[in-house]
Amino acid sequence: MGDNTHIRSMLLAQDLMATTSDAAPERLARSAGQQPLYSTLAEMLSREIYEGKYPPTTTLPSEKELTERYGVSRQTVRFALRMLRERGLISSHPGIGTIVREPVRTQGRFKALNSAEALLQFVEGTEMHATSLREIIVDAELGEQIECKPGLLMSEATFVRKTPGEDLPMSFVKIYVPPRFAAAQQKPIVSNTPVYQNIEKMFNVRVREIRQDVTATVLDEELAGILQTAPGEAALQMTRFYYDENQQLLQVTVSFYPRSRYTQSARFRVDDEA
Amino acid sequence: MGDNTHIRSMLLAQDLMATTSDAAPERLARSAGQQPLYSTLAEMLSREIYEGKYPPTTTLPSEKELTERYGVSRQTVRFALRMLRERGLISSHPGIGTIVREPVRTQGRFKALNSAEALLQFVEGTEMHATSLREIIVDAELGEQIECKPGLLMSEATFVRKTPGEDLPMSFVKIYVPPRFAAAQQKPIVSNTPVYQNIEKMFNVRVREIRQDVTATVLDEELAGILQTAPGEAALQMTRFYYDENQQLLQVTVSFYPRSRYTQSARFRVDDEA
DNA sequence: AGGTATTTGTTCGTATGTATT
DNA sequence: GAATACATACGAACAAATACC
Repeated sequence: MGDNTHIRSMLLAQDLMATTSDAAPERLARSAGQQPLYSTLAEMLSREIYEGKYPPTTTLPSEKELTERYGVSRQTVRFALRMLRERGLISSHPGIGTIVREPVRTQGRFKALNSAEALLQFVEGTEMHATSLREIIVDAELGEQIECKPGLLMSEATFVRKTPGEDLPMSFVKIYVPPRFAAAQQKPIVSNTPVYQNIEKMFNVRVREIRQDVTATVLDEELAGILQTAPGEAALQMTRFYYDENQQLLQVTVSFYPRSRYTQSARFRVDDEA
Repeated sequence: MGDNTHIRSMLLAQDLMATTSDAAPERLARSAGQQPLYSTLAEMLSREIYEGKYPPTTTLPSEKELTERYGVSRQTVRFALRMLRERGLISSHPGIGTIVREPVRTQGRFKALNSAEALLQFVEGTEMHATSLREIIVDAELGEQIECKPGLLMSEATFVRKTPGEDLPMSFVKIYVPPRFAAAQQKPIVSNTPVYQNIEKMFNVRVREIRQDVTATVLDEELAGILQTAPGEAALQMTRFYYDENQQLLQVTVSFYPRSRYTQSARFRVDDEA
C-alpha cells in the first residue's frame, strides 16, 4: 500500500484539473512493486463513484477520454472498467457509453453450484458484535483446521452473531484474515457488513468461490457461556474458505451454531441427462 | 451457435495434428456474427478438460504454445483462459503455468457434495446393513422431524452404512417410506442399491429434488453402541426429503454421522451479474 | 548461491468490427 | 450515412515469479 498513496493523490489532483483546464496530462507509470495500473485506476474511479462525482444513471467519460485524461492506454482503461463491471458498479453499452449503476442489494450475489442460496441468506439481517481482535501465530491445531501452514501470522477477530429481534445469540464466529488484508478487520464494535465485503472494497478483489466444511461438535464451557446455552449442547461447526479467482485465500471463518438456534437447509435438484 | 460447429471441428482437427506434426497451423478467423474467438476457444478447451485430455493437477500447454497451436494472438488465448478461470476450471501461476483444477476436493473423511448427482453417487458407493424393518404410526415428535402428519402409517427401516473396506460404520440411517411405496423396503439384509432406486424402478417415478436439513446432535448410548463410538460424541444429523417432479414425497431419511467419521464439504461459486 | 530460461502478468500501440445516436 | 462508443483482435515489449542447471 504505502507508496501507492502519492500516485493516487497525483491522479486525483490531475483528474480534478482535467475537468477545468486543457493542460496536457502527465504520463502515469506504475512504480515498482505496486498494484497494477488498471487496479489503481479502478480503485480511483470506484471511490469517485461512491463520492458522488459520477452519480447513478449518468455515464462515465468515454474510454478514449479516460485514456487521455489519465495518460494510460485504452487497454488499461478497459481493464479498470472491467473490474468495476464485475463488482456491479457500472454497465457498458456499445454506442452509448459506460453507465453508473444504482447501488444494488448485495443479496443474491451468491449463487451456489448446487443452489444453496438459502444457506447464505441468513447472513443478511444479522448483527455482528465484535468480542475480540488480535494477531496470532498459527499453531499446528489451528493450521489443520483452517488449512494453512503453522507459523504464519494471521489476524483473528471473534464475533457473536445476533438476529436483531432476538435476545440470545445465534452463533459464535471466528474470522481469520491473512496479514495482507488485516486492515479490513479494523471495524466498529457492531456491524452488519460482512468482513469479506470490507476486503473486497479495500483491496479491490472479489470473492469468487467459497468452500464450506460442516461437522458437529459439543460446546465446551467457554463457548456455552458466550452463546448462553446449556454446556454440552451439540452445535454445527462450519468452516468457510473464501477465495478470489486465482485461488488466493481471502478469509477463513469458523462458526459454531448451537443445534437449538440454527438448522442448515439446502435443496438439490436433479438435472435431466442431456 | 449453429455455424460455429465447423470452426470448432476445424480447430479440433488442427489441434490433434499439432500434437504429432510440425505442420504450420492454419490461421483462424472469426466468422461474421459469431461468438468471439476467445469464447469459442474457451468452449473447446473446456470440453477437452472434461473429456480428460487435460487431467486435473496437470498443466495446460503454455500460452505461447496455445497461440501457435491455434493461430490466435496471445490476448485471445488469455481471454479464453480467463473465462475458464472464472468458471473455476483452472488456475494460473507465473513461472509455473496453467493448472487444471480438481473438480472437488475428496480426501480423508471429507466428501464433497455439490449437486444432487454427487449426493446420489455418494449414497451408491456405500454398503447398507439392515438392522430393522417395521411399520409405525407417526407420533408427534417424529411428525415434527420428518414433516408429516401424526397418525400416518409409515414403513421404517434402519441401516448401518459402511464404506466398503472400512471396519467401523460411517453412519446410522433411518429410512421412512409412505405406505404406498412400502414394497420397496422389502430387501436383502445387505445391499448397496439405495431404497430410492427401488422406488423409482418399482413405481416408475424419478427423484427430482432433494431437500437436506443439517443439524448437530450428541449420540446417546444406544446410537453410540450401534456406531461403536464413544458415548457423548457429537454427530451430524441430516434429514433428507426425496421428491419427484410433482413434489410428491418419495422417502425421508434421517442419518447420524459421528464427527470423527464424516465431514460434509461443499463448494460454491459466485456468478457475475449479467 | 547464482544465472538463465520459461511462464504468466501488465502495458503500450494499432486496426477493425458492431451497436447506437 | 456519419459520428461516437464499446468489443474484439493482432503485435510487441518488459516485469515478476518460478523452475532448472
